[in-house]
Formats: sequence, structure tokens, C-alpha cells
Amino acid sequence: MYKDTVYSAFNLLMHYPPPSGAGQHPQPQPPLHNKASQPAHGVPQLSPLYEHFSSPHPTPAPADINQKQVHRPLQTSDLSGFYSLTSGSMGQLPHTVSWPSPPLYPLSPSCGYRQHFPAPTAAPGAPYPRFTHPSLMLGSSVPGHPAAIPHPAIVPPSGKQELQPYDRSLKTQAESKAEKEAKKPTIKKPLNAFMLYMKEMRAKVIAECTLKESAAINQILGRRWHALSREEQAKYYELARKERQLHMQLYPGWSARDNYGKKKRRSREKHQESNTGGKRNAFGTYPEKAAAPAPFLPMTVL
DNA sequence: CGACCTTTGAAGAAG
DNA sequence: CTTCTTCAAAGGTCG
Repeated sequence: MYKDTVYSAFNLLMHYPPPSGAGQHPQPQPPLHNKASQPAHGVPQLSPLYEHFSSPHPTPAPADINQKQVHRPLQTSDLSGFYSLTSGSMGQLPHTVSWPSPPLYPLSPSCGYRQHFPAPTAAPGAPYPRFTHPSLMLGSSVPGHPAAIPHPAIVPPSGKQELQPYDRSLKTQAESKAEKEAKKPTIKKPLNAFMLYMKEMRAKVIAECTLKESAAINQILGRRWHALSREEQAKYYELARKERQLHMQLYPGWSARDNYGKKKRRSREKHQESNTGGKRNAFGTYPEKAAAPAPFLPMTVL
């Protein structure tokens, strides 16, 4: 996308030429199904389970990893000690850390998402809320687990209701086959790092900002996400990596493609038009089209 | 009832 | 290879 392109160019300007022996052209990410892929030079040999999660873009780290105005691909060296959960395993890190786009909604300064992170309602000097590993999100449906609670990724087609008993008496064979197909539970995509962050922080933002509308909440959460330190974000990337790993174990043949087209969406053109069209946004106002990315200023001056 | 809004990231599709 | 598109969550809103 345009934003990513600009940031990538910025990264090049900021970090090239790279230190000798570092930041060479990144190894291509091995595809999920390509079990024969060789690990990148210097990357420990991964078990098949972790091959998909090898660090994709090794690039040199700046001196201060917390300087958020410098955006570049994350790398495992930024997180020494964090990605060492399993012998020989490497956590997947995002290819790029993109700059937040300008807000479309007139978000309240009282939420403090632009100038005052963490939120001003937090006690002075108090650390940003620590992430607690939500074991409920993982492991409740691990095969063999005593509590046979379905993994949250499995949902009925409606997304909200349990499957109803099937009434065979009124259906033909063809109908029943089609219906069975339609009623097959949908396996949802595993949540990415930001989605996990949203799940955990949504209630807090709702309480702080007395908002309920998700579109507005998500804008705030997006800003807060970018304001997180690299270490804080890394916790969610690690959790997301575990989610994907568990998902792969539970549903080996599953592909994100399986859910394509299950949501009826308007065409891309119409989708964009709707952004400037007559429909109101979550604030009851009419959204403007997203402006070009902000210049490369540190968050502290925004 | 279900698409839309909004966010980031992962992954598939397309060029 | 790069770029574009879809879908994950959430809940109010609207056609």
C-alpha cells in the first residue's frame, strides 16, 4: 500500500547503508506448505511446526528500540529473551510497523490517545496495564484437554448460535446435503496481535471514554497500539504466534481461503465510496476520506 | 437481518 | 516479486 511504500522508503533512508554483515537482502518467507525450505542464514534450525514463523526480514536495529519515530521491521534481536519459549523456536515478527493514519473520527482528547499516552485517567506514574496471558483464549480445546470446550475459532455458520437439531423429515437428499454443507461450523481465522490487544483493552477504553461504538473504540485502540512500546507489542505478537500455532495444530488443512466469500461484501469501489458517501459514521458525522499519511514525526509531537 | 464503520496484521489472490 | 483484497473482533447504526 502507499503507506507501507512510503515507510519502507523512509526505513531505507534511515538505516542504509546497514552495518557490515547485517541488513542484507531479506530471505523470502517460506510458504506455509513448503516444509523443505531452508532457514535463513544465522537463524536456528526450526522444527517443522515453527518453520512458518521464522523471522522474515532481518534488519539492523536502531540504538534505541523504544524510539517510536523510527519505524523499521521488527526483529528477534529486539526481543532477546522474549522469543525463547521453545528450544529452537523463533517468534514471527511483523514485516513492518506502519505509522497510524490520521483519525477520521473527532476523537475526544479526554481519551488521551493522541497527546497523553497512557490515558490520563491512569494513576500518575502508574505503568501501562500489564498484559495478562489470557489462557482462556488458548488451550481450552487442545486435544486431550479434560475440559472439552470448543476452540473459539469454531463457530456455527451464523456466528452466534449453536447448531440446531436437523429435521430430516422435510428435506430431500440434495437439500439436506446442501444444508449440511451450509451448516458446517466455520473455522475462524486466528486472531492477530492487534486483535488480541483489542480484545483485552476494549473494555478499558469503553470505561475510560464512555464510548460503546466499536468503530470509534477501534480508532482509539489503533492509536494506543502505536503508542505501545516495542516490548509491549511483542507480547501480543507472541500470543498471536501461539494462536496461529495452535490453530495449525487443531486444523491442519484449514486455510484462510476457506472463509473467503462467506461475508457478503460490497465491491471495492462501492466500499470506498461508502467512506465519503451519505452514510454516517459511528459518531453520527460524515467521515472524510483518509488523508495521506502524516509526515514522519514522533508520536510525542502529534 | 445483515452490511457498514473502524483498526492492524496475516495470508491468499492477482498482476 | 509487489500490490491488492479479505477476514479476523466489536457493537451501534441503518437500509
